[in-house]
Amino acid sequence: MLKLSKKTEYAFMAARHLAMNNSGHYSTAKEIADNCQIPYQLVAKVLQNFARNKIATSFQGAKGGYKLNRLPDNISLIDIIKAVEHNYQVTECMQEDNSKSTCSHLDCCKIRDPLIEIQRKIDNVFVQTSLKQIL
Amino acid sequence: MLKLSKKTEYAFMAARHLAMNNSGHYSTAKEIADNCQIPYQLVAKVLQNFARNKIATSFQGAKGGYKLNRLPDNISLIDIIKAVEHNYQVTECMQEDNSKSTCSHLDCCKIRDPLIEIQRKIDNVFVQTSLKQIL
DNA sequence: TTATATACGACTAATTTAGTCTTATTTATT
DNA sequence: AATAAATAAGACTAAATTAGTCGTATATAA
Repeated sequence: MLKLSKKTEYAFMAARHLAMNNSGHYSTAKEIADNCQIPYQLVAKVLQNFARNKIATSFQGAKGGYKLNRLPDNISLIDIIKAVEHNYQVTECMQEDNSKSTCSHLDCCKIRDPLIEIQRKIDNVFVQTSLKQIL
Repeated sequence: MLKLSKKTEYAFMAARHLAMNNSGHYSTAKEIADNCQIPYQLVAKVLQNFARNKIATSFQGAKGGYKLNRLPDNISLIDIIKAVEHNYQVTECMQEDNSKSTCSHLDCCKIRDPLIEIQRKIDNVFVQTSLKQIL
């Protein structure tokens, strides 16, 4: 419990690789998969998420690949997490739009408010850590 | 991802109930299950974990139940989490004894050290929040 | 003796996460 | 024009974790 997903771990690793290799060629999914010893298909998806979320720019075709859009200093871990996860919340009912929460005791729950505070603090840990800090 | 388990949510709720009802009778698993609308068997186990971990004292038999051992001010959320979870780590390799980690790239992992720091910060969130604060 | 409670392990079901497969599209190179 | 190397993306399967149930033993007040 309270575990980061492999997807997020791979995203951190991939972002790190992009940051360390941002001169000359574009880094490819294959290159990162080999270098970090993680499954190719999963890195590929992570990188696609980076591109969709403007963390990186993708170049298709031969000699293609990815490059970061910002300096590592200006990318926080929360950006990376949000790019690859749509559910990074401490409880189900923390969703921004909690109308669709299926929690059966939302109405009688006494611990939701304090947990929102916990959530905020945990968010902050990732907001306040930049990619540069994990190089 | 990064979600608290139901077990932990139930543990927070149960601890809260014990704290709010610590005069006169001992709170029972049934009472808490009914009051918080959570499955009896699960609260029962949570309470057993509290007893084993000296957070509460149990009284067996009719008119039995549980009472907290310390004031809510002196019980931190990390105590509650540790009582019910043996795996509350951000990554598999964060285990105190990481010799039994099965992570295949422990030796080439570049993000472990920064993640240890993240782990420490998240731990702190729970260390620094007392049961009193969620009443 | 009975009713009410905790203690606890084994088991099953449900959900989530991780990983794979397949196909389409883009583009540099030959 | 053909080929090879790359991204794009959805569907699917497998594995692992989490949630919940069942059964049985033990303790104790009435």
